[in-house]
Amino acid sequence: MITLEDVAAFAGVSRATVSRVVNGDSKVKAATRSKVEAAIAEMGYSPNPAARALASNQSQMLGLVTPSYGGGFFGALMDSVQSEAEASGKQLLVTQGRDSADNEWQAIQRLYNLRCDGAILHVRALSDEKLCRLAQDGRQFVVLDRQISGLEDRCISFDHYQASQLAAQTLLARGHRQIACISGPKSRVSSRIRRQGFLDAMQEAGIEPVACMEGDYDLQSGYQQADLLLRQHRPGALYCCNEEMALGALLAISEHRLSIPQDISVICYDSGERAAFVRPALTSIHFPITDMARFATRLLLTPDAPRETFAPRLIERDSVRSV
Amino acid sequence: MITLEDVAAFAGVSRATVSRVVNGDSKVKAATRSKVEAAIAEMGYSPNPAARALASNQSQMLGLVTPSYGGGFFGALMDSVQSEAEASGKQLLVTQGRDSADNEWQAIQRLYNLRCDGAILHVRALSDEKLCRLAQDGRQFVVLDRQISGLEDRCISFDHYQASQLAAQTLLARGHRQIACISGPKSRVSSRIRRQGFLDAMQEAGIEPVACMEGDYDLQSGYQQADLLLRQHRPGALYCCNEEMALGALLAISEHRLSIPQDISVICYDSGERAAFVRPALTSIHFPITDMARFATRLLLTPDAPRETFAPRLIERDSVRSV
DNA sequence: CTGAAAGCGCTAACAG
DNA sequence: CTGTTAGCGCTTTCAG
Repeated sequence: MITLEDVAAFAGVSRATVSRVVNGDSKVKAATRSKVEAAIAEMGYSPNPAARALASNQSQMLGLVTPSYGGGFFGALMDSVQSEAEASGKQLLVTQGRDSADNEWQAIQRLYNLRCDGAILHVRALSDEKLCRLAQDGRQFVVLDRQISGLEDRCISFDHYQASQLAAQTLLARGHRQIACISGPKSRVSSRIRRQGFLDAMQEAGIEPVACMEGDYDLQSGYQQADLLLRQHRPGALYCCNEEMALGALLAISEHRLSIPQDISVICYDSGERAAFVRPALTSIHFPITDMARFATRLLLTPDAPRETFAPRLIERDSVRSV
Repeated sequence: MITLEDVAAFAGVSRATVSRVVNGDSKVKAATRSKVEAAIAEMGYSPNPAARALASNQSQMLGLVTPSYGGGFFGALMDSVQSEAEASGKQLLVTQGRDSADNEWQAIQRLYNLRCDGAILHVRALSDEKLCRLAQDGRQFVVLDRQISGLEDRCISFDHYQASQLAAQTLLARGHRQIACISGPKSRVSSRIRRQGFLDAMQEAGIEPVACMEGDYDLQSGYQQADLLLRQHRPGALYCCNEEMALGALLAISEHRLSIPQDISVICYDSGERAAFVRPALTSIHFPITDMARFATRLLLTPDAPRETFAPRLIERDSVRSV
């Protein structure tokens, strides 16, 4: 491996000067700079990140903690974060939180032991207190899809309650009255919030839901719960709390020989992977997780970046009819 | 941040000794060792990876280049590689090749510039020559799902031709004669191989395929091609060259009011994410990519690890009937 | 604008 | 078994 020193010797300057041009320091005469740049190109020099990290006490690495690697969701999130990070010359280190507070905590510690300069935390089991303590310890991080009092300026959140209300209201506004829902596991706060938003919107309209099933956010549970639902009831509309379950529900609906939206309308959460790509394209409430992740990364890199907000938005496609 | 030196002072030994216990060097008296370990625990010491990398010229990082982050496939692959890497105390750096030779090459270079100790390459656009050159340059790497002459000992491959033959033969053996196929894009070598395996098996049996559609390995193309297929023909069996397209095909089949396997049998590639989880569970040819990835990682870490082979295997589930 | 010099925290001979 | 001594390749004052 060729080093700074080699380049300096070749270019006939000091190591400090090479370091300056590599780091884009302005205080270098143009002639010197180009001489050095030529040497760098010629020799194919590439700085040693370890040496750089050691000397500067900055690893140029960002950490990302995500619940799991499953589902199409994760890849999109990672892509989003990584492209933003790389645009600033940072590397990304990814770990799984696996939905347990202990694991999430360990994942975070691992990241900091690795000397990440900062981290994007998509954690749901870890307590607010732990996160606050982390902040007090001077750790750089932002929290994705969560609101923590005292840490508002580091939280990128989304109003799931409102999103679910919007889903129910959309169905209601189209004249539906026989409405069912497949929610995520009640064990998770965020699932309960989505569920509640739906329930409250229904209650506000004075309509009793046909059913409110509990799924697990995966394809299989979407299928199972929809199948169960259709065996017992005959809802005119169904709200699925994520895309993957909606896909499962689609399979079940087809199997029951029902057409969308003629026999049953479907609306779902939409994180951008699939809702638009199935037929009929699914009307959905957009959950802009990739935009949120992108902004989270930006915020981590530039703490004074202008604040962005992310509101639930209805995307009308072909799976909801008016009655 | 607390350093080796701090621990040494606290424990009343030299830095070298602390280094030895941290690195599990055996030549340390038990009493000294426990004294040091106590100090480490007490102080919450964690070695600085940059300093370690600089001094030892080993980053303890492994690189992974993968075509993209889309699909359920990628998460499983990454999970597999990462858990194997972490078991050996290595960190993982992931990049996307994006199906272009230039991008793949750049991704690889980036990884080595980052001083990865080795890399797992899942690249399909990059030429064999480039890969051979990389090997000549003394780079450590293994190649996933590909066979390169001259690099046999670094390649973890899978016989896609045989896998596709097996799919066709299975259908044939069950008495099917009206058989169609949805393959991947012809622009990719590996897709063409799968396609050819199917075609050859059919020809060998003296049966003309009903059709052989070209998809794009995604949900949407699976749906579209299946829909197209069903509008024009009435196949008794369908072979989909990956899971995602099979899922799309399922949607189209349902929409055409056809039942699986009563009206149409379906067999597909199975990378382990979904085939088992839809209803009916899909009979499939298992493509053990996660096992292959795990082994690839092991091979990278232990070049003399006992060789494993990965053969296509039929998993009978509920989507193929006998006629 | 450029160079000299002092580390960053750790590993790895080499002595003892 | 343990300590001493050099660096690893880079950044960063501080002079000039």
